[in-house]
Amino acid sequence: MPPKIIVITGPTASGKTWLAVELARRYNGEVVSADSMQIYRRMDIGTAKPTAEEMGGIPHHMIDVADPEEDFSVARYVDMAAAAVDGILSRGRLPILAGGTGLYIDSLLSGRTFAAFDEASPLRAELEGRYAREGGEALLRELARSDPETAARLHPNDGKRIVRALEVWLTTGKTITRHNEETRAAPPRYAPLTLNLDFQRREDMWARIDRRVDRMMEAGLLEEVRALLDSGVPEKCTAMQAIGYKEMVPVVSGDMAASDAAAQVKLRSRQYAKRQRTWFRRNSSARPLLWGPESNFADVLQRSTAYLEEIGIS
RNA sequence: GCCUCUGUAGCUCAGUUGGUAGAGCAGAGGACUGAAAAUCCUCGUGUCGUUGGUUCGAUUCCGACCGGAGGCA
Repeated sequence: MPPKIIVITGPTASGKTWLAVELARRYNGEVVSADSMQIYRRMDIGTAKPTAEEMGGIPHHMIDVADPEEDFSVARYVDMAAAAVDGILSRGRLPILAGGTGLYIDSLLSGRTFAAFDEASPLRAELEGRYAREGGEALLRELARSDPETAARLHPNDGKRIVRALEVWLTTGKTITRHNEETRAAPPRYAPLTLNLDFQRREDMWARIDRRVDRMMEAGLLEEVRALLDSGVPEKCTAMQAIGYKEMVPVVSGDMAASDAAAQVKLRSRQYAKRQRTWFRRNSSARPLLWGPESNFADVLQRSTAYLEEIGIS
């Protein structure tokens, strides 16, 4: 039986950080972040990284573990986060995984492994170049020779996944279909008790997102982005594609008004929240915890603990 | 007051040589196995400002009226 851990999912601005800390207090837990952007140091305001005060003395893991100019990945996340979770378990404490990056969460829980990837190899750049020149149809035809299943599944416009499928085949001699089958057969690494925070009414979520972005702007998001760029973080690296960061780049260069950029950040955050909900909704074993219009913290906390105790958290 | 332009999907606009209309954005739904806050797919009926007229038929032509923009006084 894999070890039990608590998992908190939910769209952006739904209170995951808060709930994780509250539950950690009650159940002798430590928090493991599952957020693809809080990974990066020096990106605090725009990623809504928990402050020391918000952490309330509870140990947090997987925050500030990479520099913005580094390229991070799911595979790295899983390696590091699994080590963090296992460390917590070995100390006899309860791991609480909280975050909004569905791929990271699912990958960690399932014990998924990832096909080899050689960073030094020029293969990916080559394939990307070919995708740009020859188009998706051509690469899909090529992929179909070794892996007809994946070729049939992918849309010609889905360049990222076409390139990756070919990359896996060419570097490992194994199709990505085969690889996925194998990793799906692996036993789950952990047994999650999942709470999915969400909102009864979409408008309440939007209002919270808007308010959060306003606070980020007041807190100096623009200066944070300027500092990153000044320190040499390239405009087009993984970290700078974070919402709140890429939108501020034209403001730093003087090509856009800060208020227009802030409006963009709100919009992109809403769209992101929608994608997150789509991901988390399909997890039928998660217990939904809906915020009403009143944002009743005591009530949500009470419902969380009641559920966890009902299904037998030890 | 007069003249010109303009009023079409939540927004910006296209269009119909008269047979009740379509793009982008927004929005909704979905996917997701080493960039995932990324990437990709699917979804478009709205008194065509109001009201008269012409017409077999008007959102399209004509008139009046009501908004908006500009010009002349």
